[in-house]
Amino acid sequence: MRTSRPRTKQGPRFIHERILADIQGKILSGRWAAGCRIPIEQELMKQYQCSRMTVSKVLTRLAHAGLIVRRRKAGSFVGHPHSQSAVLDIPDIKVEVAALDLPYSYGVLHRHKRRSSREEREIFGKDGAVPMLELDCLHMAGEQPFCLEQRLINLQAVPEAASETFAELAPGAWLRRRVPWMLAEHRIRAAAAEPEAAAALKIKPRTPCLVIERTTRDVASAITFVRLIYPGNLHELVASFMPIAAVSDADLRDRSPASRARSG
Amino acid sequence: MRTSRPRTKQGPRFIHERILADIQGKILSGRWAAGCRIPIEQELMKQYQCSRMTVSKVLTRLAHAGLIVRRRKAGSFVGHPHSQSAVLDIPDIKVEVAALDLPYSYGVLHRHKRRSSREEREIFGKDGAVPMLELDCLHMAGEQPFCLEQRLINLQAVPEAASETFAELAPGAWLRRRVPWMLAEHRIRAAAAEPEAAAALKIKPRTPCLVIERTTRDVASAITFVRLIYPGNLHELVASFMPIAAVSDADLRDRSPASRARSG
DNA sequence: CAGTGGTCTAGACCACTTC
DNA sequence: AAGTGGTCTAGACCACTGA
Repeated sequence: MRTSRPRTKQGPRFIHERILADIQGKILSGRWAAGCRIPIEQELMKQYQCSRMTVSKVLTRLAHAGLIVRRRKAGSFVGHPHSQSAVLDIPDIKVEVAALDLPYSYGVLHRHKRRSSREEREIFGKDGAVPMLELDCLHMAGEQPFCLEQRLINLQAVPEAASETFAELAPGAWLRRRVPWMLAEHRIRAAAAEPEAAAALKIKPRTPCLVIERTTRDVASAITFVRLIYPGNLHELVASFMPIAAVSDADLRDRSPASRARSG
Repeated sequence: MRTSRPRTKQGPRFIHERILADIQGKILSGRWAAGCRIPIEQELMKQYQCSRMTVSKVLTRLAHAGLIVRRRKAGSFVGHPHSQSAVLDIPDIKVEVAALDLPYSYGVLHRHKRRSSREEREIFGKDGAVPMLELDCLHMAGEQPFCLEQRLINLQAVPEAASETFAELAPGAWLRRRVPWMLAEHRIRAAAAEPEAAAALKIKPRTPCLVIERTTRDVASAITFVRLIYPGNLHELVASFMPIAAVSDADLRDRSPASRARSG
């Protein structure tokens, strides 16, 4: 489905693709059960008539993906599936709304400069107070409020934000442009809408909402904290778990633009 | 050259680790901006005094992780950060409760064999009806209901489930043992507790709940569908976004079972 | 058409860990 | 002590694709 492969599904073109597909298939299908020992490199070399390097790269990769565990002198073994882990896609809100085929608009409700409070200092990991920009934004899908964004930006880390109105670009996109490749930690929960949030979102107080809190860090310090509040009936997150297919060689080769065919 | 390594230095022990750390650091810190061209393999070979294979493996890995894009004849370039994506960890419920330091218990509320309904056939992707096992389970954290599990198991795919009481092992863990490495799709949303669910969870109806729905597939067909309902105040999901550090070599080395000597 | 990456080889030595 | 994986080399040829 997600392998937009050339129509004539020709098999793996490279040895390492064939080895990867074979082993992966045997594990995923259950033919090789968890804990089962898999052939050693020498055997695979013979089986596929290739050099050790080729086999080794495949096995290393499978180990990175967690499908197998390699132990010196003992051999390589099929891994035991750990806790469910999934790759979660958190697109830009504008993109989310666009995916629903609704006109997107956005506005800043509140904009306020202040110093960090004590609890915020915990998030931002500083000893002293730091200058912060506090923003409340409302993202609209047509006439309907879609998401309330409550954001704090560390002005020490991103001083340019102080003079930015965020009239054109929402803070999330603006920041991603400035500070690419940030590390983020997400917390996702359900909560009842507080009165002010409910008023902004035009829903009844105590309506269930999906709340996503994200702390975004640079290598050095926290850059921004954001709380996204979605009315429960309007939004759901979709995540898919793909043990290794997500990074199968063939897919990687055609990872051009069109790989974002996700449904909302 | 690399044989006599001073043990005083904690840093990367291998060339490829050093190259990976260097490039990754330059990208993540923003010193190399998105779209920026990075040195070609020949330059990196000279810079690190190593063979092309070593450089190539690192760059291939960075490309797999999405940090760089490689183009023949043009070179390798720092990738543009895509939409926020995160690795979501959905542990076994027993583990979740244990993490809260609460005594875990669990019981089957309801167990019923029947054929799939029309809507379910959509999920399970069959033309005809298939035999299903319907289960309702309640997971407890101490005296408090922690999660309500509503599950359907495709008995055509897992016939053994028909005679299983799930008295000892919860269906999730039981299935993971039988059918390892399943592919899963998650949907996460906030919803008000329905009256029956609220009664089972001993919460007021309409209380906000975090609902996780998961369809788990084999290569061939859907194996199980589960809806996990957590009272909103009791649970949150944590996800972290790590461009590549998640699979840094150093981490991977420690992942063996015996390496429990680490200071957590 | 030439620069660059993509794949592969046939070795080598080392490190770890189970036997 | 020996089996196994971990890393690395110095080449090679091919396949793209951008200039």
